[in-house]
Amino acid sequence: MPKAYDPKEVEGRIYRFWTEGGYFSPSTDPAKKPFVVIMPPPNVTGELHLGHALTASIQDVLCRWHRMLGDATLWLPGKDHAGIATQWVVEQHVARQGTSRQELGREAFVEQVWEWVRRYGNTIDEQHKRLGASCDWSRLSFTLDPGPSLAVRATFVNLYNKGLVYRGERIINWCPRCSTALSDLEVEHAEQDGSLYFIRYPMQSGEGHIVVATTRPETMLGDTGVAVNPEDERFGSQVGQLAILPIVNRQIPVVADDAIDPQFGTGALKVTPGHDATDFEIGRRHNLPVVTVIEQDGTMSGEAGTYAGVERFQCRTEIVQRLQDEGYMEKVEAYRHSVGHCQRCKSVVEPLVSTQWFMDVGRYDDPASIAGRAYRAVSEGRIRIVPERFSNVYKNWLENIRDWCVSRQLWWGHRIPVWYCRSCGKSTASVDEVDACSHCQSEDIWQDPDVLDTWFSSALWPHSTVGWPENSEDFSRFYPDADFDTAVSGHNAFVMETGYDILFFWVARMIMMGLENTGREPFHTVFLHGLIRDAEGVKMSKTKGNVLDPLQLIEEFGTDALRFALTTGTAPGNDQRLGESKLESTRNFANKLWNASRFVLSNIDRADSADLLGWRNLDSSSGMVRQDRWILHRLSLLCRTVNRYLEEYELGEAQRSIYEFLWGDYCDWYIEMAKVRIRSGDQSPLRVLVHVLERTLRLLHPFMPYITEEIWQNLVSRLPGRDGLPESIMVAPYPKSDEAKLDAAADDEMQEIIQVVRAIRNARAQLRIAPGQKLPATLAPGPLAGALREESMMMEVLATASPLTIADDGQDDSRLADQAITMVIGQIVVKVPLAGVVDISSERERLQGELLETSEALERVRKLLADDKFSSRAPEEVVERERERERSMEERRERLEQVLVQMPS
RNA sequence: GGGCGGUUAGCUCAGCGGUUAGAGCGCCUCGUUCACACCGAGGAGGCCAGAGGUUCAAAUCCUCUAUCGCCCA
Repeated sequence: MPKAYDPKEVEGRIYRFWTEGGYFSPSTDPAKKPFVVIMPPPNVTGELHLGHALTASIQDVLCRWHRMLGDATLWLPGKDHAGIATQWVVEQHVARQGTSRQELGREAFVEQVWEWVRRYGNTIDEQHKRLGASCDWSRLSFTLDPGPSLAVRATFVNLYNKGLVYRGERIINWCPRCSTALSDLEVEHAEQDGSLYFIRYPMQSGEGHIVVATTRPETMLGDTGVAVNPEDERFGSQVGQLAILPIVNRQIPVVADDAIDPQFGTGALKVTPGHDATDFEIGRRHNLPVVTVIEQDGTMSGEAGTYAGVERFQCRTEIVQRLQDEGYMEKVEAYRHSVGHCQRCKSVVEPLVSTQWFMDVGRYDDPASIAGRAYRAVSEGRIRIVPERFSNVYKNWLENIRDWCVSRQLWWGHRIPVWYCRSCGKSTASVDEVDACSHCQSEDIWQDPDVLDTWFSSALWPHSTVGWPENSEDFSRFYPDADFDTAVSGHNAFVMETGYDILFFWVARMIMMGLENTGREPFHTVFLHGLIRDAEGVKMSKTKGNVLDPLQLIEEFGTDALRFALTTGTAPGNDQRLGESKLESTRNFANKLWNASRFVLSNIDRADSADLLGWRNLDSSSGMVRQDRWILHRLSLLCRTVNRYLEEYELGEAQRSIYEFLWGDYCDWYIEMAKVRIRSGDQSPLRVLVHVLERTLRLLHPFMPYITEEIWQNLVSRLPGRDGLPESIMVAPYPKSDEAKLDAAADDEMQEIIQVVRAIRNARAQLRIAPGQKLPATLAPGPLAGALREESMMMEVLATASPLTIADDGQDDSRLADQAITMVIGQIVVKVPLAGVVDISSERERLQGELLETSEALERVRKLLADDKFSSRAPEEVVERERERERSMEERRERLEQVLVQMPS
């Protein structure tokens, strides 16, 4: 094995080994419990960014862990067709070839998009493979595949037949650049500096005027009313009268409506039902006509009179000028307000009245509605969101949800399966292609030209990818079945993992549609992670140029280091920063593991195989030495801790525990202690070294899959007793805590002994003793005499203390008092004699300081224990711990006093 | 306007009822045969934003304040 871990040499080879072994496909054993993660489908135009890398790393950890637990684990990968984004990319592509979507026509253009998808659409899959993702590529799905497409049509037709999708004229969000309708979710609001214009509308009676305030003066051309709050006394007499719209000279009524905020502007609102969602509602209530003055391309319409054809923002400038010239503009104030932008192209969204398809999701408090069922799934705990605080965010969104605009004026996507009849005017919805009207059998029909929102198909993903609407084998196995009860079976078999920024787009809609189509929740745990920011805490974006490319990071640090860096030291749902220094530290950790393993392997190579027998199941009953019992105790605790953290989705804490065990307990102490024994000819630590390493590799495997597999293969191939060992670590059992190996006494003793070694090292450093120079040390051992004698050889070497004398109990060597540095560790007194170097008065001062500190701490504990309220109300366990603390501090104080008494004054 | 979150060592973050608050990075001292300088040994560094409250016990729970950030309208 090379001296440093070289990920490049390992990763490709290991991934091929896994794929060839078929380990990524779920077990077909019906006795095994399912564990299912459906990957939220990334965009087919996409390339892997750190967000994907994080998602995949977390999902892979969960899946590898469950696979090792023996569950039938399915991690299903896929992609969505990303209607707007993909169409836009290909439109630009054909533009460069000097043509256009319109020129090519629908069929030819869609073929071009397919061509593009065939060529570039699998980029992200290949990139996921670099991450070590153990998803089942044999089930790779695409939203436009036949299965998911059928699911889309079946869902639409079902909803149509129930009357839950409907076509209607509503005000919608329109993106003039993408020239399509958008759902509320696809509009991003951003604060912008603008102006608030105060415009006088003269009263028709000739008596005075009413002043309205607006941020969008150009829409006045489409005004059909003015609204005021009925309670607002300022306008009392004007309600019911007519005002004259300047420029247009249209007569418009002044109406009273509760929705008007008297505090905003002048309290009078110009009503433009054609270009504002609130105004549309007001207009409806008061039967105001809808006048559309802005076209779908963002220019003014014929209704705008002389402004027809003028671009909307240019028109604003011209209107403002004219109102000023003609004396209608009372004043203009600077005003900061929120403006909607298209999520994809960032154009300012135009509210427009348009005929679109909508999904009636109902209300959150109607248990029979789509939104209501989704609401209750979470509020009643059948679906648990981790971290819990996002439950409120989820519920709050559903409480305010409005019908979902699902039609898009695009060519790329699932075409709406509705045909209109020119003969009878009725429409037909059908899963299969239709060639005649279902009402009058006329063949003079045409299909709706629009496609469905991409998220419509994503919402079906957890059931459409496993075969719904067919009752397939996968559907019955990998989708919760009708009698799956979270109260009995828990929440951890069907998990949705994604970023919190996608809670509404994906998760909420998947829950809504899963319940609608199958009657069951599509998953029971929603595990949300946070955003990755750059080292300065700024959100990464291509335009800012602060993106870190995961593939480049893999090149530089290795996949395992990247994965570990992404998921360690973070709490669920929290944003995190990623910089080079974190990657360096995780790469160093991988290297540490590599080298510890090299040490173990080189010792195996030198050993007799007889010394290794029994490494898999160590028998702790047969007089194992303290060091071995200690590391096995620590390992058992670690197994317990790691499993518990994983169950709680605390991946970062799980990793930190492994890191600390491996680097601290195993490398810093156990290996160093084992070296002393091995050098003295004792081969007994070998099987323990191997046993602990092998289990630690398995514990770590879900997080660092490549390096653990590489080392594991190297390790087990050299060991005897391999019968029944799996071919790959990824299908080896995940280690469980071995309760029989817990040994608190060994742990306590070793902790004290380690403290003694540290104390001696510390004394040497303080006194600037050259590292190689051996110093004698004397221990007055107290009750630990036996343990200290047994470990004295190890302590001598690790503390470079020689000779290390352990005094008989009660025979402290007071003669050394005036030339030694003295330390008290628990009940052990350590003396390092150093004639001429030790300043006795500062020694005394230091020890007196320690005595004072101990006395004070002791007083505090005694006071606490003397408090009846404490002993009666605190749990027995806590009281006992305090008693124990009291005892140990008393002993320490006693030792310190003795030492001080012996010191010459 | 409504909601959520952050404020802990120089920096980035864990910890989220049990009294003695941790890690990584950085910093200081020392160290090159014996797994690893992508390393080892030792060390410095924190009234856990502020103020009240609940509790035997608060960084941790509650209230308010300040400040930064996010989501929804």
